[in-house]
Amino acid sequence: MTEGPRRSRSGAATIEEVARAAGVSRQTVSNVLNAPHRVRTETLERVSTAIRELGYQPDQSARSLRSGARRTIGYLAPVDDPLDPNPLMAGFLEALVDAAGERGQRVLLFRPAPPAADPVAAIDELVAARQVDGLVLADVLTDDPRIAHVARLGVPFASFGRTGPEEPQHWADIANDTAMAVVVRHLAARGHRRIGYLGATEELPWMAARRAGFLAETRRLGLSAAPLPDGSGTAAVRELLRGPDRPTAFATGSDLLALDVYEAVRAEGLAVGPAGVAVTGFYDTPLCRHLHPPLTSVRLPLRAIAAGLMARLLGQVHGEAVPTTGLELPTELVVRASSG
Amino acid sequence: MTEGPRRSRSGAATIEEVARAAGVSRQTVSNVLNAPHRVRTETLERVSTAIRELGYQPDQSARSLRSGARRTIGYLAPVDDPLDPNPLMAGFLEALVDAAGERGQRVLLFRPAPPAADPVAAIDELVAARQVDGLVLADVLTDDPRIAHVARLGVPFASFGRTGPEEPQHWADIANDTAMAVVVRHLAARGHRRIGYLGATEELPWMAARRAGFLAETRRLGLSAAPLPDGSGTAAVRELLRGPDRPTAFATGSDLLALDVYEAVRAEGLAVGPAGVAVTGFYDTPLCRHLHPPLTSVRLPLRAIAAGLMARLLGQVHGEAVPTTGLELPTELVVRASSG
DNA sequence: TTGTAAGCGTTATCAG
DNA sequence: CTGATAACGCTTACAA
Repeated sequence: MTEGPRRSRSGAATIEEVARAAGVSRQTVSNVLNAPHRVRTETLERVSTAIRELGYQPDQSARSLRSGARRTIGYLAPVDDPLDPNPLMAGFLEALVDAAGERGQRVLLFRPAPPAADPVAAIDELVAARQVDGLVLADVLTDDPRIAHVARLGVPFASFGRTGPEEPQHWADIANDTAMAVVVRHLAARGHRRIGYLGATEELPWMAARRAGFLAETRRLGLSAAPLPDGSGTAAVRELLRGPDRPTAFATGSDLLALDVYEAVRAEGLAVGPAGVAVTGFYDTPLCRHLHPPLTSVRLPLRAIAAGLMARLLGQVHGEAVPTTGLELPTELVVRASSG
Repeated sequence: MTEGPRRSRSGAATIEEVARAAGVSRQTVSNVLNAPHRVRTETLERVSTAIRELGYQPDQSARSLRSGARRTIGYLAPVDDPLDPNPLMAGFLEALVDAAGERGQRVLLFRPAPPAADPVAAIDELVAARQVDGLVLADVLTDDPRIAHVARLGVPFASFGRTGPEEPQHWADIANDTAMAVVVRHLAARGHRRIGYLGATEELPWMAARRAGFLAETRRLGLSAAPLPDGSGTAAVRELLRGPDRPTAFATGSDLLALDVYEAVRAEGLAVGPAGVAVTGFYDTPLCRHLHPPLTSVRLPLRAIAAGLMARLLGQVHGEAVPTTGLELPTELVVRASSG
């Protein structure tokens, strides 16, 4: 006689107990759950009742061991820079958890263990312990080592942010350049002819794409563009506002950067708004509504992105044919008093 | 002959293969991993080498099934109100994942499925499927139904935020009242004698405690307090600033509320800062550094909270004696130009 | 100290 | 459509 595992607590019902209660065999219960069409209606009802009454749910570990499916996907949390916090992290995670839940998957959160903070090692651990069916990666950079690694490992994955041309195109992303082009058109329609731009750093692909979109669209419309160099802050904006041919509008790569512009505009004795200097942000964080005037911003389709990622990821998991191109989704411009 | 489960991919090594490679039995390999002291040094080394060479890691599902330990804790994500987003959610999660990782646990994220959005049902599902060893709850309210439920279920849990006096005291929290008392003393030391207060809503226990701390400390110091009613915004602050006996400082319950005060102060033609109207926030979000002047704020000890929660949670999981009182942790006042 | 045997709860196969 | 049997990979008692 061996000693069973430490019963966690309240002896949860097993499939055996349900079978006994319903007067059928274990396998019939299993069939009711996994292949209901192979069970007679009458039996199905009887078993279902027993399941409900006993509050039975299959033990996920046993199920995973036997079937190979973990019903869990891993999300590698970006080791984020406190100086450049990703403002959508929380909102995206929620959307991801919901999208996963809709498809019967749970989300296992993991991070590289400090101090090494090696994402590749963290991935290896999770995969070796067979804890997940696949991975979702975010904040993907060009030539991201994480992508190269999971691709080589053959682990199903999907990324928020584009992968390199050599890698599998299992990604979803917003159209950063188009998003900014829409901003420019919005400002142009309000009569602005010279527009400033404040980004963060070209090293982040999404920031680079926004700047490129800004430049391309201003050129296309024959507007005058005044992009500030990477890492510029309030001081640079003020200088631009003091100079000749002052911009009447500013587009920015994030809501926090827009706040810098607000401060600069006021410091120069000007007003933020269509009558003074129009300003736009990015991400549509809660900050936008607390500003005076409220900030026009770009809202991301986080739920659609999460759904797209899950579809691509589970396609791989189930061995279906997966698209060979990424999924690019449009953003939504939320116009508020800062620009319109 | 039955058909094995769908081999996920790259045939990961099993304990059997390691045993063969090292010339020992399965159980010895298991002992090396779970009870190294019972293995001869020489054998231990030989087995360890084989483990390393084969890149072996135990299958977590098999391990869980047999031992009963899931090595995973569930985090119930608050169904947060987009109008009052919890600004620490992202930072807390990171701290929690790190604290869990240090103790060999992973974090499974889950949310009540829309549209019912019933947290109790979500908990039941996770527990019934035996996917976690315990739960971490956050944003706990007085008489929170989630707490009552997990306590009745007997599931190990720990909460960020205090539980009611009738419930197990498995919580960690900051000292909200003391935090605000420190703010008041800071302002008093800078010479302020009449101080305004802007909170969000008394219905959130942490907000109520902050307000109470503000009121108690101003009274204790013999200062004049001007607390605004729940839900007040910029308009109410402006009115206060226009009235007789204008406050020279404002304490607030969050950084976003502090932003409302900034706007009001400026709208009245005054300046934010020690010379004009001093302002303080709460949470020390990235926003603080982007404001002009930078915002004095209260920083939360998120890592200590996460560590405390994990300690209490795993204590229960392992059947150890657990403290009968909650864990209250101090905050840190980060003084910036908005007040000093 | 090491090996033998059993079984965790589930699902897949296959015979009735 | 249902039921017996085996196996997933691992850990735990117990015997050698």
